[in-house]
Amino acid sequence: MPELPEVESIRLGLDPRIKNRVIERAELRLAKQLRGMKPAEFAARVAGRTISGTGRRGKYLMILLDGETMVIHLGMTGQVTYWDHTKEDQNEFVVLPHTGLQKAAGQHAPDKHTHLLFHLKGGDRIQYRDIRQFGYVRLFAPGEIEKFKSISRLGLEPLDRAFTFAAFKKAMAGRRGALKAMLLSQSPIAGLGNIYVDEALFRAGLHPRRKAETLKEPQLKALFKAIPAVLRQGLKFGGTTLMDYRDAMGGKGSNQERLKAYGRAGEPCARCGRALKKILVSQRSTVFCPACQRMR
DNA sequence: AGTAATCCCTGGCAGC
DNA sequence: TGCTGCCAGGGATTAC
Repeated sequence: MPELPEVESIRLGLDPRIKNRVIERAELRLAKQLRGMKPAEFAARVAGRTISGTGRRGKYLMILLDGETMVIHLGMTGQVTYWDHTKEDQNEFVVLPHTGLQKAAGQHAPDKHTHLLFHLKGGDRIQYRDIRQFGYVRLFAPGEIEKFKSISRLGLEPLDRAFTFAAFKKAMAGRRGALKAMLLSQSPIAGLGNIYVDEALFRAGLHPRRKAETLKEPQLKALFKAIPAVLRQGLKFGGTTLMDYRDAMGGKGSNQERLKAYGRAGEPCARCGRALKKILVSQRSTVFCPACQRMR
């Protein structure tokens, strides 16, 4: 699932390729993936616009269209890729062990899951693909995006310069309840999902059900350090590709090989060797080390 | 303020 | 081989 490192990896790949390019036409194939606007209005407002840049807030990807802002949320299986008309659709296949089915990586033609295409001047395209259709696209006129609650409610950007210990402590002040639920809420901190929450809590040595209000200075500090650390590592290795995540060029990330907790239930803890345990917290499967991450 | 349940959706995969 | 049913889960929403 695309979390902050995956969305940022997409943005970094996309930005130099689409900056200053002109959108000739938007092709919406699945209307429900567009929110807050009729398809005809969207098409009219996007056509002919120049892309001035890209942005990101938490897990939200933004494409800036000289004035208007297009917001893309990738949900669980959203992919935004750049399709280069001078390149062949290369299908570098990976065979799945059980079924023998092949999963493509790399640039490929639109298929039944490609729900939105931006045809750029010159023949290239930006392709939005979303298997489970939990993602969506919105378009905001200047000044309108501030009214979009999903974004205005977001907490601190954990990779920003402004993410200092003082700011973190302030954001955490008065928070109650399970740490995992709190970190998934996007509210004190934006951009963490199930993978990086488990990784950050493992790194900080904190139990996912540990109550936020019981954290003392050392635990707060550990969490403050762990969050950017796991996100930076994810970013460095191009994101975590468990199944569907692809970067802007359709490639896979490699951070999945470096995860210490997520998806590793039953495996030995990298720190103490005891078996990692899987529990349910906030309706989310959660993996942690019962020895290293105690409730206290 | 918090928790908890429900819904959206497709595909992988185990079991029969 | 094909069917059934469970699982994955971000976030909106609703109820408590």
